[in-house]
Amino acid sequence: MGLSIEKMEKVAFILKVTAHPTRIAIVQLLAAQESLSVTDISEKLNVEQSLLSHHLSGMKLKGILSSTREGKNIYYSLKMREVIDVIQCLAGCTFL
Amino acid sequence: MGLSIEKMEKVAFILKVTAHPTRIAIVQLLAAQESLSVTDISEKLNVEQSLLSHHLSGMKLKGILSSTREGKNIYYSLKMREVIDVIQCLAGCTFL
DNA sequence: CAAATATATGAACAACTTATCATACATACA
DNA sequence: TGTATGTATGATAAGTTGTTCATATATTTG
Repeated sequence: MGLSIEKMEKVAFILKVTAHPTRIAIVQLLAAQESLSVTDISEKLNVEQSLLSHHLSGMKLKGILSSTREGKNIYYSLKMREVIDVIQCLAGCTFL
Repeated sequence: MGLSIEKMEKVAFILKVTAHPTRIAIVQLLAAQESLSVTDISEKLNVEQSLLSHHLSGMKLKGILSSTREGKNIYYSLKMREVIDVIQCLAGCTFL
């Protein structure tokens, strides 16, 4: 059974949005942690604040993540949990 | 269990290489058909020859597809079959 | 060999992505 | 209120991608 054009576009969208080592790492972290602040993520991934912020807000804009402020910190969490499946799916691949 | 940086880069690579409606459609076709000529694919997907050729050779270069000539035709087939899994995985997602 | 068919290739270009830097905004706290 | 901390934003530069067009190459057939 094949996908409709519309579905293929959505699949492409999700793949594209996720297709970056840093973003994959972010998804991985948030798959395990429910929610993390920008600083948390920045430290764990060793990614510069500004660059990370760009990634995070991009992912939020595209519906992958959500965020809530708590005092000085902003906590991000996974909104579109399906992306975990994609990554786990690939993570299990033997050829990697 | 998380992925190593190396693995995340490989996952990103596969996602990136696949993240395009036309390329997803190509994978879908070749998941069902074992091998198809450029003209076959071009007709089924309604994509211009030259553009399709660019996609196909790119995918071949990156190890997703392989090709063999038979007379005038060149038949492409899926080399890295794991990408099917990724797409099926997403195809099954309810939110699409 | 010439013409037709199937496919590839390269140049050119717009659009998008990633990364960096400087700076702005928001909140907490002395 | 001022300063420190956490985060976002905007400009910019460099690189990549998707597309089109024109042309080249390979194969078959007359």
